[in-house]
Amino acid sequence: MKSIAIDFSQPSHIVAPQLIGAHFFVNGVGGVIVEVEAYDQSEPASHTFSGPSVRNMAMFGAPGCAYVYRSYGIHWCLNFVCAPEGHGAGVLIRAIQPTQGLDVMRERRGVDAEKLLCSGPGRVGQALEIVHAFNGRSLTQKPFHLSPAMTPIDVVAGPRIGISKAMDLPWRFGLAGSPFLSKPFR
DNA sequence: GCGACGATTGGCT
DNA sequence: GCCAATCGTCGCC
Repeated sequence: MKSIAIDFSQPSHIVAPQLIGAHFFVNGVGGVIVEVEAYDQSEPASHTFSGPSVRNMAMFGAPGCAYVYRSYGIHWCLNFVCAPEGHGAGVLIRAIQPTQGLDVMRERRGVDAEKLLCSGPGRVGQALEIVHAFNGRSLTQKPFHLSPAMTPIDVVAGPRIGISKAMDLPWRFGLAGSPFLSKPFR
């Protein structure tokens, strides 16, 4: 059984589909990544479109690190930095199928249903207790644990969600038929 | 210094 | 389906 490490120095839309089916944990809590979105400095939906800033600095840093940002003043969202350093690209983790630490997640989320624990970027942040202190940290070190999918995965692609620009790019990727997606693909 | 807005969610109509 | 909540960041005055 061989495991091929994910090469985060590739463009985000190349890395993104490879993350579907990977196992991801924060302090031992997490599961299977079932939905992601790619962002790149070259397109206006990306936080990095207007160049480096205090907020998006981590996305211009080393590939394979975390980019954590506050969304709508409420939610913490997690991205994996991609492409060569300085490129300003990343992959947003939008949904996870929970496998480890279900009870901890239920407590953090305040809901019981498995489908509501990690289906959506803000929910992932709350369930895995993503905090701003994780910004810029390497995914190969604590508290993270990432292991690539070891079997072929049926990945579907479509337009990204919740954006008003670059709607033409099919840079949302998901595990086909998964009930843990934040929204179904059509 | 200040105001507009967002890679969202959950509750109400 | 619609809309308020909520606040850090950015752009502009």
